[in-house]
Amino acid sequence: MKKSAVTISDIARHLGVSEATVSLALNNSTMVKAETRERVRLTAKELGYVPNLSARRLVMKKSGMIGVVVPDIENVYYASLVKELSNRVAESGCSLSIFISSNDPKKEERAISDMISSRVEGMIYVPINTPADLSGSRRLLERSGIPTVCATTLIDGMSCVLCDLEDGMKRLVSHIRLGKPKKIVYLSGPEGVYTLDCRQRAFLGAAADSGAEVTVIHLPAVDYRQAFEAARGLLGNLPDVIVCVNDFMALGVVNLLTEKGISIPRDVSVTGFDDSVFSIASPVPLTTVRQDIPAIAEKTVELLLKLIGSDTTPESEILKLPTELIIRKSTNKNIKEEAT
Amino acid sequence: MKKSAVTISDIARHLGVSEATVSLALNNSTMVKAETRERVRLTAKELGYVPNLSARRLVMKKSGMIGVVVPDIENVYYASLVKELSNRVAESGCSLSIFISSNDPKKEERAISDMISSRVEGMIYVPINTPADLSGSRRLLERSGIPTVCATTLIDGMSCVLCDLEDGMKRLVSHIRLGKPKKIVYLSGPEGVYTLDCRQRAFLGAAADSGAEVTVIHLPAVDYRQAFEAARGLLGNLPDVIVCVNDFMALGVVNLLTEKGISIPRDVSVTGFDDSVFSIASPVPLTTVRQDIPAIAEKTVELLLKLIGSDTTPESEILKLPTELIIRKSTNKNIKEEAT
DNA sequence: CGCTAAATCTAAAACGATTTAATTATACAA
DNA sequence: TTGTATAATTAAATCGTTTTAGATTTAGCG
Repeated sequence: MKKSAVTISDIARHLGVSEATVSLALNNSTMVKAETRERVRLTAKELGYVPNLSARRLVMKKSGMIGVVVPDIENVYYASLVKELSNRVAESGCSLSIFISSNDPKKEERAISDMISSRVEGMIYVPINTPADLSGSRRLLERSGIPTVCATTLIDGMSCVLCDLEDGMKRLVSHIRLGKPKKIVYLSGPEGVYTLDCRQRAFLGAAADSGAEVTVIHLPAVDYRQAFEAARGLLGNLPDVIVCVNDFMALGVVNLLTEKGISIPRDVSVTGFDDSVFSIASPVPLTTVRQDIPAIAEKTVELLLKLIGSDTTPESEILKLPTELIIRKSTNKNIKEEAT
Repeated sequence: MKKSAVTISDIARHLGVSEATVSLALNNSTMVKAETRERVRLTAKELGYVPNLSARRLVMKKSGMIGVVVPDIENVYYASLVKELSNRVAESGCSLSIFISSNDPKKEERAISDMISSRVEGMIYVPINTPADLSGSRRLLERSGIPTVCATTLIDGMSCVLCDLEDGMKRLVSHIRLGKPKKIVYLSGPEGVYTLDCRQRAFLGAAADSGAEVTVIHLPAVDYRQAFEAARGLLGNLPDVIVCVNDFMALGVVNLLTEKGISIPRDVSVTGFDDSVFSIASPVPLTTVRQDIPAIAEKTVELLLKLIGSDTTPESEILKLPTELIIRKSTNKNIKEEAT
């Protein structure tokens, strides 16, 4: 913006035509003679004209943008989601405006405000991954009147796209039950996060009548280090299965146990969740539950586009996508063959 | 943008004052009476006013935005960089506009065009990670006249911030040489990518007079699977050291070798590069070279802000940040103690 | 050549904010 | 009361586009 860029009227003056003609020409309107169109395009290129999006958006009253807030871009799960969203949104002819809330409610609200100020045509809301009061964000989203879909989490009163985590967890539990475990440790993050609470509920439900002794451990964060250290605490009194709430944590567990000479799955089974890179990049590939991130992205954008398209505000819609149990080598030494 | 949002003149009408007053009030100007200011703020909140950034940017001729293009958000290295940049930029009072080129030169150019059209005040250019013709992108960047700094890679004629990869590789090699290796395999990605070529040159230079037999392997991509399979190919004729061009590849190598019962570092040393999550989340923690990503981000933003601030176009500046050799357990069984 | 229809082109308004210069209101001193 | 200085407000221009209705040119044809 320093050297005041070339504008449409620069081109007009240069060519001795009106601004309207230039604008029309650049938008390839048949209202202007093909030859003029070409001349305009040429001098536009010559002068290095680049349209000013702010001006265009202002007058057109539409931004061609879709916004997304994600809690943490270093988390491979969200990174993949953003990548897929970016592709899907691009296909629809819009551009994606990405915001990172860093798991901070204040930043999340700020991001939402920015999206609204930018007059995005739709918002994709991926809530914070950490216990927090989200009511501020919700109020902003609702008041804005901008079509919104919440992805990866369920928030009532809002259109949501997510995987059926309960079902995934159930499948996982019925798989590990084949090994007739006497003792199961469930390794999770903090309480009060929907996606975690959800898995835990499903886990407890599915494990209830298994006769196994179940211990739930909550760690302050769902990361490698935490899980690694927690696994150390388990050494004295090893369970048959350690169910981890995501792959990254499971990897921490696997690495600690391996280091201590404990064999997986012979001595203990370990499971992950998400089917992220970590589940294959583990020394013993992880049994896990796949969340189909490309599908989440696709459905999210599809739904959002539908909301944007309809002028009446339709009922909010919940889409629970199927998950898939991925059996690898970290579970059930004795029944591995029949399960595969 | 559907139900035509509340504007400044709505507030003005509602209050019986002029638009100027409202604008001034909202910007907390002392030109308007404190009491009026309060009244304006109140009804603004009441009506749910959200400023229209397009309009503001248009008239102010500044966007308060800094743009960044990165090749691949799923790559933890770039993800961390983006996160850090996002924080630094936020501190400076600007907002960061993130674009993903997906390692596609066309998309990269598209992203750059979008940034220019959005009239970002500065651009952070992280070039594609894959052999490609970048001249289109460069031309766009240069013609734009917008202050730009290239991060993580060196492009001549452009201000750049990156780590001193050569120096890092030299340190790594001199560490490895303590083990007196007879045979070293260097595992890299495709040729024609600056950051890779750079490491390789440095590696070859530093290894030249070591008396070791050096084999360079180029894989089509710098990822886990590729490295995993490549390691399989090495089984018959194991080297003393396998130097990998990044941690993710090193992890692939470690996992394959471990699976095959080969002990690291007893039978073979493996090194990574970057000091990413993978270097600790490896069953045998990786000796690697740390790139200080927060520092890259900080310096990049600092330099960019300086460029934006100065009205004369200053000489382009190259900043090579120091790297650090991180010695973990994957190298040099025999000299580990003295090295640590 | 004159007339109409079709093809091109342009004037002007609009979008929603900021900002400056000018105007009006208020306060205070003489 | 008047005048003046200061405080508070506002009118109007501006940013760079798009778009519509109207103006102008061109073409076709008898």
